[in-house]
Amino acid sequence: MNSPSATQFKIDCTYCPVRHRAICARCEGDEIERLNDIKHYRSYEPGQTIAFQGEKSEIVASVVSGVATLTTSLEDGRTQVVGLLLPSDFMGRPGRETIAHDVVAATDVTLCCFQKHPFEKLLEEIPHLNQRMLEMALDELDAAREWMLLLGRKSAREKVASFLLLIARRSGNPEAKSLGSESKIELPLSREVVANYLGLTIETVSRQLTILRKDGVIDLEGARTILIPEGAALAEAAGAID
Amino acid sequence: MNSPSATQFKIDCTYCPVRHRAICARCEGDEIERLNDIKHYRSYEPGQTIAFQGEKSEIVASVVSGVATLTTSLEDGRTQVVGLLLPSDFMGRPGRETIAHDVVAATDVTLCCFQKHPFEKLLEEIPHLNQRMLEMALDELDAAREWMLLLGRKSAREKVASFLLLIARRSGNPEAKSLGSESKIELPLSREVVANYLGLTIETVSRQLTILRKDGVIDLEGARTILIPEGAALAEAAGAID
DNA sequence: CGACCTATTGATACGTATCAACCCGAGTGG
DNA sequence: CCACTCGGGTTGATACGTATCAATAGGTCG
Repeated sequence: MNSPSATQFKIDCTYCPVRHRAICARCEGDEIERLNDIKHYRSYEPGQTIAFQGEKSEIVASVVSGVATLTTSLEDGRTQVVGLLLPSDFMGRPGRETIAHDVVAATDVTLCCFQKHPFEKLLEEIPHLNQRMLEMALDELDAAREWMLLLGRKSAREKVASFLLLIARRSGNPEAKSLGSESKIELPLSREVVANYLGLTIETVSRQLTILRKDGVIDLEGARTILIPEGAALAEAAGAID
Repeated sequence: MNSPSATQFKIDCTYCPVRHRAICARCEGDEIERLNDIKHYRSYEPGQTIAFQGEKSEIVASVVSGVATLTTSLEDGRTQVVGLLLPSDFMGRPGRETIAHDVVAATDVTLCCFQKHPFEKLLEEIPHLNQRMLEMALDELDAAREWMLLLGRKSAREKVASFLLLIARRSGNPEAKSLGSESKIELPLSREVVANYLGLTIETVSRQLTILRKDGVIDLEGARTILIPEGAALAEAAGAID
């Protein structure tokens, strides 16, 4: 059950950083106890594959910390990142046999795992859990569709700017507008992963970052740290709408 | 409650063509009765907007017949179709205030509608309904992510071929492989809508269809009717994988 | 028959991919 | 301690695919 470099441990839900945003958000008292009883933590290193597409899935999990990607590929190697898993995001499909996409850790990742079958049982028994599950699935669906607009219709510049906005919004204090004044973000992904998320090549991502810098929209501090002096300017470059 | 060219009526669920594939698929006896009590049918003409993005949503619905699109746009008019609604598909978001995307009838469309609040109540009370709702949401999520691969990584030729395969799979007898031998499909969408679904222009869609015809992969019978002599050839042109 | 809308076909422009060289920082081993 | 290597990132020159602009064709309705 233990893969080489994955470790297992467990902490009290009370201190969990995603307690009120994850799948368990609506659970209280006894409900959270029952989840607590069947959970276990597990950590992964950058680059490690957490789950393989097509494999039988035995667990579902919440991301506690770190970033992972959902990835699909064509036979010739072309690859598309179809989703990011950030802290509080849920991974796995109750009611499904197999895993739909490769899940790969982009940074150090800690998951709060549940065996699938006990979890499915709780899903049936705890309405709060079921409601939250549906809500999160619909949120993911919205996110996927917003990304379809980006992939199908936005220019490279807009794509890169949109991506930076997404990271800024979700990595700063959750729900801080970040639009106001200066903010600094740390990219959790390599250029390659960013390119695969945006439907671009590494080179194009790199070039667009340079152009955004020359235009004064962002500032670069090494390859992974980005300063946003004026959120509004970035939003404009992203093609606006949200 | 009645918009100019929408009509209302109601039939028995027993004769419903989507009875065993729609949101109600798992409901039996009393459960289907309770759904039946709160449903009403409603029809729309091609081009009619069924719901507007941002509007407050008062109803949710199953598509009984016809095809509708889910659409988003950027301010400058660039448009992306982010989903197709085919018979048995569900539209609307329990638990959400507003509508996420424009819904537009592509053909004559008949919906089986439910007032949102009574439906949400049934969702809480009928586990079969809740399960099916989650299952369908996850199916849609899979479909959206498969489309992200198409939008981000496939060539125009592959996009068009993939689209034809999608229509062939869902319009023939549902779940017929269609890969075997010759089949004939009727496109329910104009070139413009197809283009907006594939992240292409009308012209490119048209050209790729012509090329596929010249390559003998398909045959055209007017603008909307397409013959597929060999499903395998089309699947190959689509970039394979499923 | 003419008007109109949708679709096709053609010529050209432009944006991004591709191929290639180079840069930089981090390990690694002599 | 420094040269070497290696992976990730940037920059440059060019190719290619799709968008754009424009003209033409076909089908439908009054």
